Amino acid sequence: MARVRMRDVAEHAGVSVRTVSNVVSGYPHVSPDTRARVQRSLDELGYRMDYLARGLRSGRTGFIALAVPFVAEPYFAELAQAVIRAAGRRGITVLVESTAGDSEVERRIVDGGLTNVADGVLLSALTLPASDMAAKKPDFPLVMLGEHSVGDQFPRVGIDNVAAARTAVEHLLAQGCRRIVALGRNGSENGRQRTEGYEQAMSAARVRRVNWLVVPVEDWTRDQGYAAVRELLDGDGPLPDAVFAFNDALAVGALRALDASGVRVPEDVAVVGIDAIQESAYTHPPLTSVAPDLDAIAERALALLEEQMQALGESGRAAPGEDVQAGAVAAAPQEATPYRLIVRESSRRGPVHE
Amino acid sequence: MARVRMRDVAEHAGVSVRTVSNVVSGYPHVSPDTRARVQRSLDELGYRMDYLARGLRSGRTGFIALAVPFVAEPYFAELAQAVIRAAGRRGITVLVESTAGDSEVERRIVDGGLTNVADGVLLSALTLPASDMAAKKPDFPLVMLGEHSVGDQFPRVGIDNVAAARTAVEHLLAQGCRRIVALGRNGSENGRQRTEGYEQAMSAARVRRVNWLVVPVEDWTRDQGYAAVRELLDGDGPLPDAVFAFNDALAVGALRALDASGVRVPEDVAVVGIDAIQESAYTHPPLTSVAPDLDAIAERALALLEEQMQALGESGRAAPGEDVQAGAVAAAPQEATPYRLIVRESSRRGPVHE
DNA sequence: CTTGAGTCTTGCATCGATGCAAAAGATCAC
DNA sequence: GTGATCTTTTGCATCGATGCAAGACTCAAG
Repeated sequence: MARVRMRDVAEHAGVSVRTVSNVVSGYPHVSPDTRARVQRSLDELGYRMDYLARGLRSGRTGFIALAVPFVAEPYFAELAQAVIRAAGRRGITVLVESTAGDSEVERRIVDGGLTNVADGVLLSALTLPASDMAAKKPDFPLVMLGEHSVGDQFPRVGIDNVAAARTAVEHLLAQGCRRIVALGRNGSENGRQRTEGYEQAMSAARVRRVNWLVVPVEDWTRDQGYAAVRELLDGDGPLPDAVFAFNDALAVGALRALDASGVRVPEDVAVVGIDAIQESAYTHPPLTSVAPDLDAIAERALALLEEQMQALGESGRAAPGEDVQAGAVAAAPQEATPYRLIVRESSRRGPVHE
Repeated sequence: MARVRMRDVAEHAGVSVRTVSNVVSGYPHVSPDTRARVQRSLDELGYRMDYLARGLRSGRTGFIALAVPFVAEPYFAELAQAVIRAAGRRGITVLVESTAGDSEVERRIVDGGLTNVADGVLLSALTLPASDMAAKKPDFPLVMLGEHSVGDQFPRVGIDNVAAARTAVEHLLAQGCRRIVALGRNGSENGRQRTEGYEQAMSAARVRRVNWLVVPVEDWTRDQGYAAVRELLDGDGPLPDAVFAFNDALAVGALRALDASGVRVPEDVAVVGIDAIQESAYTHPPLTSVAPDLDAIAERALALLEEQMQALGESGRAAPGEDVQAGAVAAAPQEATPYRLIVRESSRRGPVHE
């Protein structure tokens, strides 16, 4: 059975195409009688809306695009799941794109590479430099997701990175740890902020500088976490008494390296991560982590996106050729979503010792 | 700057809309001069194709849909990543849908719920009963992904489940294990096949029936694996000497339960999983697992999908009302993709003992 | 100079739905 | 009975691109 169009349904029911459209879209002024007859034809022929055609006419596609660096990274997979779920509740379909963390791809997206297929875009950028974006303003609904900020002209939803990192480190300090390694600084804004949170906490606790240690990595992956900790253990410096990993993947790698070297966790070294991916409850030992509320992120992001789509719908499309004024760009909302610390064995020490 | 249409470009370049279209789509008979002028206008105005409009006219959208039960499950996340990567190479955009393992949702997809937005559909079904699908044949390009089969009228790409399970169990047997628990039978076809592989291997090795044990679960998740093994250990039966988990998530849960109970792996109990998700290299101890070649699956699935799309393009759409004949349905290709066993510590025992 | 065979460019209809506004029909007050 | 008002239904143009086929132009051969 092939494509059934409204026209086919209309003929079958003996009404006009427009009336079928009215029934389908729930227009109120249709007589119960007609509505029933059309509905019957609809069912009988198995009509399915062509969203493309509707999208072309109405300017809305019913899609939003979600662009993340790597779909297979647990954090992004779980974020995607949350977004898909939240979008489903709103009758929106999500199109998932993978940027591979390539700033060129990310730039293309901010420049509108997806606007023709999606009503709005959620972008979880990884590497896009803020400097490049300084004078830009998107001409389509866009919400930055997660923690990477590229300037406040773009609305953004995510946890407060600095505070989250501080929370993690404060927890380690409360467990009596002092020689705390911050694992994960890299070129990203994200890494910068988490480093700052670490420094704030260390500073506030008056930990002597000699005990500070920030270990750089390239990517926030298990293998990088493993390699970095491995190297740390093989070095001749004194052993740290805690590792604060900038995300759980790094922490997982760190745990594996510690385990492989026979270092006990948490007795010798306590470990804390960020993200609280599902995996983190099953590591050896279970990992303490800062859990961003993914559902809240997804909900708020979609709400902001819908606001923008609404606004666009009212104002209509800007006239062609009307350039965006650089300079006085209004600041867009930067929403911080809740997070909480989940304490598990990897950081649970007995009474404080020092 | 708002939407730039071909018309705008045409005016700017002083040519017809059709010529712009010809340039954009690479039609050969365009003079170098004109082509250059149009290209300049294209760049200058920042033209971006409206894929919706093109899709409406040409009948192709450039999208395929990938429907998996849960995006956040590592196996599916990694599969999605592979599909997105493979599709990217072909200039195809992937739309990821989540079925939540709901057979109603899966049925809707097989009935064509996504055909109006996607040129083809890849479905990784979880629960869809084969019986329901017996007389059906899709009227659009569809490839079943992974292991769940619903009848051979649908093309399918995935590993040979029975063989993969047999491989895993044979490995355990080779390590000297005899009392091997099969963890993960549930209602799914998938579970049935892996159970069969287990039984074949046990049978071929002439293991006495008293040592066979198939433990059922509801879902193939970490927590179910944990709970099942926990229960097993709390029971009063003799301890098994190996666990064959039907997927890695279950294995991760099992490892955690064993660890929590102080059971040594692999000395007391060896563990093997299937999927070889990235996480499995970082468990305690690292998990032996059967690794399906995800890239091969993605490649073959897309190839099959493109074949179907090709065929549809040539035959044109079937005439409306032309019903599919039930009964003599031609068998579609069922492709088995390669897999290999990755042996890690969780199953590496010393010399065989018994 | 004409013809034929290309090459290059164009106008028009069309994909399937919805926006708009008018037509047709029903209802009611006077 | 008539006009006013409201409900119900309809036709037509339109979204932005491409299929089709014809028109305009170039060039070589006759």
